[in-house]
Amino acid sequence: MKDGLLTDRQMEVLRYRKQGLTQQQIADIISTSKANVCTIEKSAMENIRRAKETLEFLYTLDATQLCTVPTGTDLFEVPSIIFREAEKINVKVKYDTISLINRLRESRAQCCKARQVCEDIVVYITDQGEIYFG
Amino acid sequence: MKDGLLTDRQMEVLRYRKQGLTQQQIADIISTSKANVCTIEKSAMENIRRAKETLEFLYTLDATQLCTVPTGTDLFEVPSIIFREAEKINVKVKYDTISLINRLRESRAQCCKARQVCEDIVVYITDQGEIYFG
DNA sequence: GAAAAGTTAACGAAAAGTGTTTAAGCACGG
DNA sequence: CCGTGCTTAAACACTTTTCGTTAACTTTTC
Repeated sequence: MKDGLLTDRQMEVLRYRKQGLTQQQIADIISTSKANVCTIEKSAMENIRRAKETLEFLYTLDATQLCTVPTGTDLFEVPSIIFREAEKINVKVKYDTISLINRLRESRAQCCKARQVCEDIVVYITDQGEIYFG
Repeated sequence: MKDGLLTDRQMEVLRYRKQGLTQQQIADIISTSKANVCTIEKSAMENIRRAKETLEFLYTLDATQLCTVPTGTDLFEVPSIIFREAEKINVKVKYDTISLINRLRESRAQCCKARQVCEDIVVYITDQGEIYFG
């Protein structure tokens, strides 16, 4: 009822990891196998990923859908698409071309193969010009 | 393997809620009781709380909590608060006044209405003077 | 190229989370 | 006082997560 997503075990492993210990060393400390430490660490990372995704969803809740960038679009064309659409609804995008591409790659790495968008990407925008990728 | 924390049901309810529907109206739409809509919405909020807490933990992993900037603080006073607190623990903040305000606005747009902080903001700092807003 | 570090797959038992119902409760405006 | 909107609690069936094992596999490091 109180805690976050991570279990005690998961936090424990992450803390030891941050200190630079190997999985084997941690396994010895908490008396289990290194394979187990690996899976605990992995599921911790998965939980963190899900936490991030959850908050992203929250943002899209008070953002409106701007447009969809279709599969196959050249990565470098994405910003101008976004700028054009934002102009239509009279919102000034908060980012420049480079920042937009970086943001896209950070939040949707799976969608960016080389210079191509390899999955349809829904773009959201807030009144303040904040951009999210759905 | 893909999704965030929220279930389809929870997202559905949150979306309808954002549109301004009452729990009863939503209950009719998705064919269940209003009590159920209430619990679904509640657990959605709980999941969001947990997602936030999880990311806070992540920051605290290599940062320590510095202070809390209370709701209503003037935006332009935030940097001096942070500098003062950082001095207490003998850490030099990596950013100047302007950069700090910009960083705050970038990472916590929802918290900055005009010149006021409209939500308590927890500030974290690393040994290297890196600043995070929780 | 060998040792150490890390990953993966398959499986099981225990724990936690989810959607639902029913039935009761609070607050508030008309 | 009634209706509306919302919350709560207990109980249930059901699904997902978690932690653990063993044993093989890949990557990194010296």
